[in-house]
Amino acid sequence: MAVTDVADPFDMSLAAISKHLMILTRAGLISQEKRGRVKWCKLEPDALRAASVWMQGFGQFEPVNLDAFERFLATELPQRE
Amino acid sequence: MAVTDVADPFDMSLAAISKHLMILTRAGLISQEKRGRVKWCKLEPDALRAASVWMQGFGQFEPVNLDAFERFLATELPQRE
DNA sequence: GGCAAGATCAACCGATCAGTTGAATATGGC
DNA sequence: GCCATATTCAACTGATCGGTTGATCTTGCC
Repeated sequence: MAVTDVADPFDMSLAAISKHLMILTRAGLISQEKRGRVKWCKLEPDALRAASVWMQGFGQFEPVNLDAFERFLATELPQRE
Repeated sequence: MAVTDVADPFDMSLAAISKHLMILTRAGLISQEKRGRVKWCKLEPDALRAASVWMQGFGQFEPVNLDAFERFLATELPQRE
C-alpha cells in the first residue's frame, strides 16, 4: 500500500500521515520500501507478539510458560508470509 | 500496596504518583480501596487480556480463534485470586 | 523538457502532557 | 486536642505532541 493510499481515507495532510508512518516504521509495526517515487508500506504481523506475550504475564506471579504459548500460537494461528 | 509505598522507589512527588494511579485506575489496570486514611492499590491481573488478544490478531487475515486462545489461557496460566 | 505526482522537510502553533509546589482535607496516634 | 501522616487539589510551567502550511526534492508521464 502506497503512502498516498494510506492517507486517502483520512481527513488530514499528507505530511501528517508521512510523520505517522515514520513512527510506525521506527516502532517496527510496518516496513517501507521505495520503488521509484512510490513508498510501499507493509504491515509487520509479528510486530506485537512480544508485547502480547508480556501482557499475558501482566500481574502473574509465575511467568507465562512461553514455550507452551509459542506452540499454541504456531498451531492455532494461521501462518502468514 | 499503599500509595506512599508505590511512590517510595520513585524520585518524584507524591502528587505526581497520585495522578498516575488515578489514570491507572480509570484504565482498569489497578483498583483502589480506601481504608482509613490509607488508599490500598491492587493490580488487576486480567486488565490487559483483551489487549493481548487483540495484539495476537494484529496483521492476521483471519481473526484469532478466541475460544481456543481462552482455553489455552485457562490451562497454561496459573489462576489468581 | 515541462509538468504532475509522490513524499518529506522545516518551521510553526495550539493543545496536551507530566511534572512541581503549596495548600487543603481526612484520618490516626499519642 | 494537637500533631503527624496520607492523599488530593489547583495552579503553574516547561516539554512534547500532533497537526498544518509552504517549500523542496525525486521520480514518472506525456
